[in-house]
Amino acid sequence: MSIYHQGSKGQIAREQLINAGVELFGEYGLHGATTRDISRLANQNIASIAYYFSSKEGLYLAVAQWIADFIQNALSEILGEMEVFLAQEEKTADDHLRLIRKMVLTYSYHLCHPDTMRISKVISREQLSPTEAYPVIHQQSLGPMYRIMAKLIGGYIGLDPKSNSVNIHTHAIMGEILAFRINKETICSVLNWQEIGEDELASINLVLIEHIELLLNGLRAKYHG
Amino acid sequence: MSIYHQGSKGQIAREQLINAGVELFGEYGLHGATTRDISRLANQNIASIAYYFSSKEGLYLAVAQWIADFIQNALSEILGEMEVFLAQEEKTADDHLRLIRKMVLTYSYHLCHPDTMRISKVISREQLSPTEAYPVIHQQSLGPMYRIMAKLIGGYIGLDPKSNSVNIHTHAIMGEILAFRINKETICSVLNWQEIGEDELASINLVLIEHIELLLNGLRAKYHG
DNA sequence: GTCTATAGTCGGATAGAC
DNA sequence: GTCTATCCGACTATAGAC
Repeated sequence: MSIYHQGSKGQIAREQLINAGVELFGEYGLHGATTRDISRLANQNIASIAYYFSSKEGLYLAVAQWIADFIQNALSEILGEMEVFLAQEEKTADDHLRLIRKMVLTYSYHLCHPDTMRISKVISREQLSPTEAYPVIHQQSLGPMYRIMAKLIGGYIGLDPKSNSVNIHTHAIMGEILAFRINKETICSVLNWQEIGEDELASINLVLIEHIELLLNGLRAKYHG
Repeated sequence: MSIYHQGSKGQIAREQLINAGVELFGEYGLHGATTRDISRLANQNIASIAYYFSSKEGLYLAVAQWIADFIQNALSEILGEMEVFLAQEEKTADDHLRLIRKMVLTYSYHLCHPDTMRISKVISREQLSPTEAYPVIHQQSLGPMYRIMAKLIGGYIGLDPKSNSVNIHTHAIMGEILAFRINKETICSVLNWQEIGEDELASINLVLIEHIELLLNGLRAKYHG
């Protein structure tokens, strides 16, 4: 059978292996994670990795594709809403701000939530030393998200969304969110937190929203005529 | 000879190995970097790692210590200046802002400069999955830096520097800088940059300084009575 | 103190049984 | 299509020559 049906044993094996792959590649990196550990965590035999993905690298690329799909799916609602908004003739400043705020909170949620943190670990590792997997993730998920955020931010503050300046502003703003994910150890250590749970995320989001509004309103006052 | 003098063959071997270690642990991680490659890059024989550092892990810890020392040294001037300032009775708002700005630019420089980027790669990997090396780096260099920045930021905006709120603000602000280092691939890809060189760093710093001022002045207006 | 040669271990890939 | 047993290469660590 060349096509795997949903729920078939082969399909399940693939899913389990990808799932275990996200976990262990995220935690230990491409080299640090072993095929033995991955197959054991997936409850599959070692040979299954070579059989379904031809090699460890093949599994890693499949993990990258799975991550791209996951992000696309997680952001599809808000991205759709943004596109509808941007297609309108009349766009209010408040709606700009509302959508930007919504994306910031969505992004923050996914970066810090324990279930999705392992995904952002894989992506962070790719940014540290990119492999073939990086373009897969970037072109299909991160790129479109950054582009549309730049449109909204540029529209709000009154600068060309394609300018370097707006792109750098966008990265700096999204960077604030990312930093809480990346610097997790330092933050937990300084703040005496054990983990970033619901309460901690709420404190972080409060500050993020405060910053977004100060920055965007300040920049708007400066550039918007 | 149990004590190695400066310039002795043993001392040079240690230095070369640590130097190669920073490079390769940063680029490939603890597992991805091999002792073969490290000793080759260091122009030392493979047994030297075990001899001088007892194991690969020993070398890794020595690399972490070297990084902590490097950061302490790189920040000693500005940290000293900050401590002198904080010990004063009368502290002007302008001086707060000037010192914060100076630290931001120093940090930005070290995070993005090609010569020191490899250091931040090792640290980023430690934040992704901390080992014994993390506390070495944190306690001796990052921790003190964040603590004093929180004092200055809290002082400027008029909130208790020990409060969670000020610490989160501090991390968000320092996070903007960090993000350009971490998200390097995404940023270069979106902005069509090959590398973050001098000109690119200048554009980034311009935006960072603009953000710092908007944020700190906005927060100060809000909280400072 | 330094280095080469090698032992011992582990991980990825594969052959072949079922 | 699935899994076990095994191979081979690469890695770390060490023994011992110099």
